Amino acid sequence: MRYLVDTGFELREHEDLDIFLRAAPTRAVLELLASKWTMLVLVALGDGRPMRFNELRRRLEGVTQKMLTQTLRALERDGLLTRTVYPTVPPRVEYRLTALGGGLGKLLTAVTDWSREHVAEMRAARAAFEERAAHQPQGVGTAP
Amino acid sequence: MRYLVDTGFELREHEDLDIFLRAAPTRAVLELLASKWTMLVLVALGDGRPMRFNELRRRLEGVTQKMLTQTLRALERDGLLTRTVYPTVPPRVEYRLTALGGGLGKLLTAVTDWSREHVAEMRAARAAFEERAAHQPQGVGTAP
DNA sequence: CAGTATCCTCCAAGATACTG
DNA sequence: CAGTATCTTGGAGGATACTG
Repeated sequence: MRYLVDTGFELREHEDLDIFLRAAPTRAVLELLASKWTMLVLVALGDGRPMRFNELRRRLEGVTQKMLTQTLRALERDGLLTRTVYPTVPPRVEYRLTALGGGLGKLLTAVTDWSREHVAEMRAARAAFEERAAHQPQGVGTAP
Repeated sequence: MRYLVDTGFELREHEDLDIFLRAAPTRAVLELLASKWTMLVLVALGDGRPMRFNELRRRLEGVTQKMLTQTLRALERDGLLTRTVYPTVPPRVEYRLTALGGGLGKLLTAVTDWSREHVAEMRAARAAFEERAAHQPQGVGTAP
């Protein structure tokens, strides 16, 4: 099976934690977040309540089984959530953030909250930008 | 010219701000962040100091001219940063976060700070996961 | 210096079918 | 219910060359 974000960390000892460097292990986090569904999963589980597979599936409108599974496995692998299988019939599987995942979840929830609060401003900015682009096709404003 | 993340917002009035819905305009923010270089640009400019094009280029190790340009244009379009051209020879162009971009930058800086602080834990978790996978190829832990 | 303009590659993500 | 297994594809991202 393959996982998302396979930047298998290679540095050790005095490794560079500058996020701007190509090989920085911290870029693994950025790549994880670059995956389309990761943020939504972390935010969905952010309140600490465990969720079942199909419960998550219904919550994240548009996610496919495959992508949800891949995303969950990637997060499990990195220790951000746990997967618990209850051997009942039918099977029941619960996903729950770890303490580690909870910390990141809080930060990402702040980001999604920010989105809700500022999406109108962004849309206005976009409209203004397209307006300008339409009127000055060469398109660059100059400074005084 | 084409831009990253062209989810041209279509809803209006009572639009749904639930980030989990497919058409939620807030997903535009998530898609913006899903772009490989967006976070790094916002964090690099996060302290409020303007930066020139090649200065950013050097800072973000591995970014190509094309991707940096695209990323900056996308952020400018959404009102997160401003682009100022000083008509000198050679040309000088400065990028600076707007108040809007500054707010998002703060949140993303918190995320990159978190990465630096917890990357070791994530690596340990990953090693443990692979170890387990190697020993139990069928691979599922069951609950008590 | 700060970009455009092309061409090309690769893989994240989707669609679909099957299963313990 | 909660997955796995394949096949396919759009487009993000990279490489390279050229320019005001």
